[in-house]
Amino acid sequence: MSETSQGPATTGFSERQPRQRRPLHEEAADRLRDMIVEGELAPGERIREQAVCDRLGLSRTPLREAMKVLAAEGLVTLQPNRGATVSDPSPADVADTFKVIGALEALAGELACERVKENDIAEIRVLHYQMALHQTRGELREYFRLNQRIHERLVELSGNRVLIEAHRQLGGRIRRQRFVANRSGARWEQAMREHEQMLEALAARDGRRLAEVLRLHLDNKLTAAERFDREAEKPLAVVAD
Amino acid sequence: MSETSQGPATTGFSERQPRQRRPLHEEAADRLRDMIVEGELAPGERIREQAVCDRLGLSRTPLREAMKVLAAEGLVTLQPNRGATVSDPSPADVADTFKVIGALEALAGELACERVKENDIAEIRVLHYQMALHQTRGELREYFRLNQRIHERLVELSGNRVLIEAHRQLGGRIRRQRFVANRSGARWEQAMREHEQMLEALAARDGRRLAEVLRLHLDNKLTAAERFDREAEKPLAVVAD
DNA sequence: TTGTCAATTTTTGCATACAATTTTAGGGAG
DNA sequence: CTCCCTAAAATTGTATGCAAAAATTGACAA
Repeated sequence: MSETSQGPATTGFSERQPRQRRPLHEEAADRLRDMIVEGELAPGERIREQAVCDRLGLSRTPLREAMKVLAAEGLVTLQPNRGATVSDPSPADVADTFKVIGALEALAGELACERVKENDIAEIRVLHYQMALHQTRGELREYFRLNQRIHERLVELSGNRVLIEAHRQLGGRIRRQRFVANRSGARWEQAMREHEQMLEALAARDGRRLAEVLRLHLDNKLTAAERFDREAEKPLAVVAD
Repeated sequence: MSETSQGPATTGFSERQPRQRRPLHEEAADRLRDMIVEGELAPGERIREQAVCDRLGLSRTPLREAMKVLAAEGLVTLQPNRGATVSDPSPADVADTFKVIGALEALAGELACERVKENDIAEIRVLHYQMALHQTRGELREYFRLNQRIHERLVELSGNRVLIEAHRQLGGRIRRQRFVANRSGARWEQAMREHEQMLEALAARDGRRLAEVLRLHLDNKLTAAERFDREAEKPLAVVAD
């Protein structure tokens, strides 16, 4: 299950109301997001409306509405009269996205340092050591999950809803690339060291330093992802979660 | 006319194809964007589907698709079974948005400094002096237009498509607030000085400094917008462009 | 007056039908 | 065999109809 299902019209602005039965187009958007992120729909793959409708058990009207949302999020690409495909960002697109995420996380780090309470830091610390454990055991999947959790949590600590939403959206576009970024053992260890520095800076409430570490961390992650892409032209089929 | 009309599925990722007749839902999205940004549809105002359909001369299906896009962009807020309203960001939302835009422009400044050519700088310089002229004449509207052009152009100079798109989207959400930010004469003059520093830093290719100036510039703009909001509880009706 | 509740009206959500466009298949002509 | 053209099939774009939910109205009681 994806953590992206957070109700209707998730804009980053405040909006909260009870909500009873979820509209089909929201349901469809969530399902499709999962299918794309988990690789069930491969990058570049054509999405035929009727086929997906049959699969999800709904009609084209709500599905098309969902597709527009996904297109706005950058997960699918629409070509008028020629259907939709799962977005397959070029290396340049991926690089651009990493850069922007880096800037967003840097800002998040600065803001977080102004607001974190001790128990927030403790929480991150727990996640960090769990992640370290998985790293020493070579458990890539679990490591990745916690890695992502830490970054998400840090961004959440910024308290900036617009930032949180923008970060979540961009992150979804390159989930696959972030996953493969830590495939090499060397990069993996480097990433752990960077995460330690993040934790230190956060504990010291050194916003400037945390921002710098995060930006560097993301730049390195991009470099690693690029190297992986270059070396292995035959990527993995389903990397999921 | 809005500068947001740049074809189908504007995701920030590369995508370019001829395109002949534009779908109605795209047309509708553009028209609605304009209506919202120009204040024809006021913040908080309810949007009734049938009414808008009559106005634009189309049926509800494409309109609803357009509304989903606008919701993803943060311009409208959807409430299941209860219709859509023009987003009316809280002061906190506006502040958050300014912060994120500041971080994006800071990144743009850094990247731009690595790529600008002399004629790019010359172009910005021209815009700058045109803007200065309007400032001395007290022509707020023309000043605002050029001010925005300069910021947009700078972001474009980053060459980062994801960044450009994210910036464009967030900018659209708080166009009104950015407009009112320069209402006070004092702030106006301060903004001009900051713009001069931007130009200097860009000409010197000093990315660090440009980033710093931009972040500060946006922070000050936010402060000015907040002050304006606090002092004038009776805002202007249509601020448009 | 104020509050409550049910009937009516309005509005949204979804499915279906049809039109427009693109893709595919097939059949010559060179 | 390849190219080009045409007709059929598939796919997308839009309108319309109906069901479900919410908003409105108004009568009635406190």
